[in-house]
Amino acid sequence: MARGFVTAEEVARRAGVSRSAVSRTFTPGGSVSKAVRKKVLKAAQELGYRVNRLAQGLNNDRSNLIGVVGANLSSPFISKQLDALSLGLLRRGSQCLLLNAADARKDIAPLIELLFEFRAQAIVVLSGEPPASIIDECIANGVRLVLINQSMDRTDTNIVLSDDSHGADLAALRLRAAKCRKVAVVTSGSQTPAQMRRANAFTKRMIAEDIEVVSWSDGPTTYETGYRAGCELLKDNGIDGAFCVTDLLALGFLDAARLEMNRRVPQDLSIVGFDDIPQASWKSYQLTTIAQSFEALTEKVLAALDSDEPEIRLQVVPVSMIERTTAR
Amino acid sequence: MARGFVTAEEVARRAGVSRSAVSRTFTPGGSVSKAVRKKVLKAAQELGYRVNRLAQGLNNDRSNLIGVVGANLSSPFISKQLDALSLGLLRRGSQCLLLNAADARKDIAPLIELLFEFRAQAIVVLSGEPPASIIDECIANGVRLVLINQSMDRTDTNIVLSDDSHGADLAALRLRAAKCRKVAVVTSGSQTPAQMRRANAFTKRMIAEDIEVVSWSDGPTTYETGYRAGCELLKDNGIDGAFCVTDLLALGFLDAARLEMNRRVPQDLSIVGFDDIPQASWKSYQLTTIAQSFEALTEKVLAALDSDEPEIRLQVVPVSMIERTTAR
DNA sequence: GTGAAAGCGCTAACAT
DNA sequence: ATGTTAGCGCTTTCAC
Repeated sequence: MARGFVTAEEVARRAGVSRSAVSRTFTPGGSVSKAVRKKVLKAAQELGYRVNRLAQGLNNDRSNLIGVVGANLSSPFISKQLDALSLGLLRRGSQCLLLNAADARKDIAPLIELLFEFRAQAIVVLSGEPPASIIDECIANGVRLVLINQSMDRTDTNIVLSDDSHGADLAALRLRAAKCRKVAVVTSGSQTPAQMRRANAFTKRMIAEDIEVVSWSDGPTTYETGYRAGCELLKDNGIDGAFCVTDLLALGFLDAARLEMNRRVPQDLSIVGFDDIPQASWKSYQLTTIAQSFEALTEKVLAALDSDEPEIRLQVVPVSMIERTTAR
Repeated sequence: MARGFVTAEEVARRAGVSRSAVSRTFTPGGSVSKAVRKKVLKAAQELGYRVNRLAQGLNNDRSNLIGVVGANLSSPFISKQLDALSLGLLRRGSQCLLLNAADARKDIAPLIELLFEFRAQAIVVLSGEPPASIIDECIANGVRLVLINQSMDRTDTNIVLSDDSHGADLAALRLRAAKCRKVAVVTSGSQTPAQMRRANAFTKRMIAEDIEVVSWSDGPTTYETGYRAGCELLKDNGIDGAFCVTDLLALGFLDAARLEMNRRVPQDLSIVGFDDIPQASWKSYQLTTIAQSFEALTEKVLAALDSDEPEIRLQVVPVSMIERTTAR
């Protein structure tokens, strides 16, 4: 094991300059003469020198690392989110320290603590709710914390979320327009804040409209859960509409409706989803859904990281109705 | 900005011990008396002390960071892979520095260089081929490099891949069993090594079996590309079988066949995919495909990272045929 | 078992 | 513009 990257010291010796000259050469604003810079670059090149960012960060207390924690990284929605975020972070010049929480409910606190140890500059949470103590620690240590699509309760941290209530409202209105008289609202058993907001807003609106709603909630947020929901709920022949708070659920529900429960969609049954994951536009589904904008969400997150002084607190991103074919 | 985590120094002062005592307390094998350890822990707790891993890593030249670079992070296959990998890494006690390559062909070299600067212990490449110079640099600096599903050419680095040729062979045999007489093999225009291996092995076998094969190749590796392939290829009424080297392509192809080109699958046309992404098992598709094992792949990657002495070079993971409903 | 001291690779005053 | 010096927070000999 030839452990050992070349150090600035060695480069300096080879170039016949001081080691600060080397440092300056590799520092954006460093004042070095062209001649020296050239010599240094040459020596560095020959030796295969790489700045040591760990040492660099140790000095000026900035690791350049942005911690990202999330669960369920392979779900269509989260992976889209992560894709956009990691790209944006890189473009912004910071790196992404990714911590995968096996279980969003439990694992997230220790992961954030780990991020503290790496002196992450900021922390972005894709799923799960950090306990208050963690949030306090972030504040105490100047680590900016951004929560995506989580609860809106805490006012002392940055929150970026889609306009779930409005989206749910759009869904409700759409189902009313489809003349539904008894609708199901299906959520997973994980009861995430976003799902709750959607389900609650939807239900509230439906009740106001005097439309009967039956709630279903169980299992993980997966296609299979949606499928099961469809099989169970559609035994009831009265249900003629469904709002699935997540596209994954909606797609499963849709398949169950058509393939298992012999419903024609949208003739017998109207379905509206939420998220607009890529699969929602696939020809076999053509799901009518409420779109979250990954780009806008990411942009707001980056904004929250960049803004230095007036801490941005709550940013809500607009959603939009994507009309496809599953609602009459 | 109250920048500033508590340092070991401060903890030491508060606990009334030396700072080495603090260090030892937080070092797995450190020899400290119970009494001191307790005092230190108490002080650390009260002050909210967090070990600084950057400083720690600076010392013993191990950052504990594993670099992961990949493109297309939101594609079903890659995201599954990343999910499993990041989880495995975490369990193994190392963290995952994720770099998202916007373009797998070009961006990957600079990203790996960035990883060098962070003194990543090892680097896992999910997509893209690092140039030889980078591989040499890894070797020179003792950074273990693992490539997943890339080319098999280089013998001086760790390569983990699925048995593409065998998988393609299974697909070919399956299509022969379906009595196909003219088959299409569809790949994306990105010509990744894995796709090439699959297409080549398939074609070779089909020729040996005296079955006509027509190749199609274009665009990015997406559902839409598969759909387009279907629309274009199925103008030819003679085609009665298709091997899509990726499930995403296969799903698009399947939709085009049924929904646009009026083919009954599998009666008129048999389709086999590759990867076994989650969507392949969705009720609307039920795609017959060749499964890669994410778990096995990940396990091999971790093994390649862990094995210290005899460098593991090439590990090929078996694939298996998943019989569903799209092949006669 | 414990403290003192040296040093990891770097940057940032501070001189010159 | 350049070199010298002093840390950044930690671990690790080395004495005791």
